[in-house]
Amino acid sequence: MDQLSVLRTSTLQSVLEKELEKAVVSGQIAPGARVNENALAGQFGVSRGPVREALRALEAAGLVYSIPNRGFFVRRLDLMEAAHIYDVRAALFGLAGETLARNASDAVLSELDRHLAAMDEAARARDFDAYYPLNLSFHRYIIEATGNPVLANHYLDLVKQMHLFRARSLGPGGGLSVSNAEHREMVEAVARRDPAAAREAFAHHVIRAKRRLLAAEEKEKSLPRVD
Amino acid sequence: MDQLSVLRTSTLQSVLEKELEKAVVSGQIAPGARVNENALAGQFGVSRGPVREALRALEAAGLVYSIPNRGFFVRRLDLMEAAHIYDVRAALFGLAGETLARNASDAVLSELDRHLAAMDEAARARDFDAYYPLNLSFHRYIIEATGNPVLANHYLDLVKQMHLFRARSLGPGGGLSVSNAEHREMVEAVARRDPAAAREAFAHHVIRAKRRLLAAEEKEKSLPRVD
DNA sequence: CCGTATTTGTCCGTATGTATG
DNA sequence: ACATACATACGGACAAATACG
Repeated sequence: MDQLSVLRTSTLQSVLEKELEKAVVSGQIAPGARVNENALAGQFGVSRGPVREALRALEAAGLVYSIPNRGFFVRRLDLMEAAHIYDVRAALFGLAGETLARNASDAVLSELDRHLAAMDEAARARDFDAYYPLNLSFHRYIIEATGNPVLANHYLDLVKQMHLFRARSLGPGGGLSVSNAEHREMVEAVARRDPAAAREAFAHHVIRAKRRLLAAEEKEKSLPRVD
Repeated sequence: MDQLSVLRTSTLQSVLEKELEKAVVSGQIAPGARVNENALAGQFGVSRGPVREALRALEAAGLVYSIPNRGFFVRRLDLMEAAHIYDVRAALFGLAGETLARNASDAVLSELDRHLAAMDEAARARDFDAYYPLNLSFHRYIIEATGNPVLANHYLDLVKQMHLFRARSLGPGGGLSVSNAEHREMVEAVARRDPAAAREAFAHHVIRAKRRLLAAEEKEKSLPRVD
């Protein structure tokens, strides 16, 4: 079952890669779990060749790793790796802010304002379910509006990898309105055409997320473990 | 010929991946060239399976790309892509400087000084052949001394990709002593434990390289083409 | 525009290595 | 420690798509 409904639109490998990436990032295949080539090939109704190629691509993307003669495993991040990813993400996001401050068009600026207003409304209504996707789309729009695909690819790779950390995407901590205040600061620096301030605001936004993660973990450690 | 001398130390795929990466980065297989799976398999004395897996890994690393039913091609960078890579490299290298300024040990600091002294000597002697590898090892040491493997991997990926631009690594422009003056500024900021200044100095070092590239290209364009 | 040669995409069989009782 | 079961690594073959004459 779950046969590939897509026929001949592209290679099996590319379809499998997208499908497996979804399964890994969504946690459908848990971090640390072993990936069985035969089982996957059977599920998708294909042979092991395309499956292996797709897994090699995911390996290079840092989502799975392989041990010779043992197979593929979903990567699992420990706290230190997660912190390292946050630091790199902050640097890249800072570059995004700097870039936008230098050469964002007026159309981009007003689009940023639109996102900001929508999130403000959700924040006032304390509607987390509405805020979360808006927040995602805001960040994604920023990265793509830079016009630097190298930056976008590396950044989005890191976001995918963050899903491999056990503590799932702890949303905007400190409350929705606090988070959106940071967003406003970011957009204003871009509108002022101040690259240095924009870089600082954008990078700091990510660093704050890292600090919340570290703080939460520290708290976790001081509590008695139940699992 | 050129059979794989390594037997059973690891998988064929990983050996092929390293070997093909060398061939691509060194320009042995020219940017834009098509890669023939059968030919490669024959050259290395293996079957096409491991070759295809290795190529998928290199595809994810951005060194080759594939067109369905047409095969793999070595990626070729145009000027804009090269500029984008430089911008991201600058941001990452800036993070490296910031990180070192925060937590480099005394051992790391003195190792940086050693590199600096060696390059100073080569610069005074105007010995470019000696300076070049020292410069490479200086940059590599910096990236690894940060202790952030995520940063190191992304940075090194970008360095590899730069080899796919037609104008091969134009070394330190503006003369060896100018280049090393920038290095000194970088190391001093780290020694002062000044993260902001270090980030600035490190990032600027890369941005200057980008500007030299753009200037050289602009000059190129105004000249009559001969090829 | 059609036929042929070449190359890719996929599948399957076998050997080798690893885990487990 | 040994044997068995299982999964991976690799090679080889067939079909489909592309390139070329």
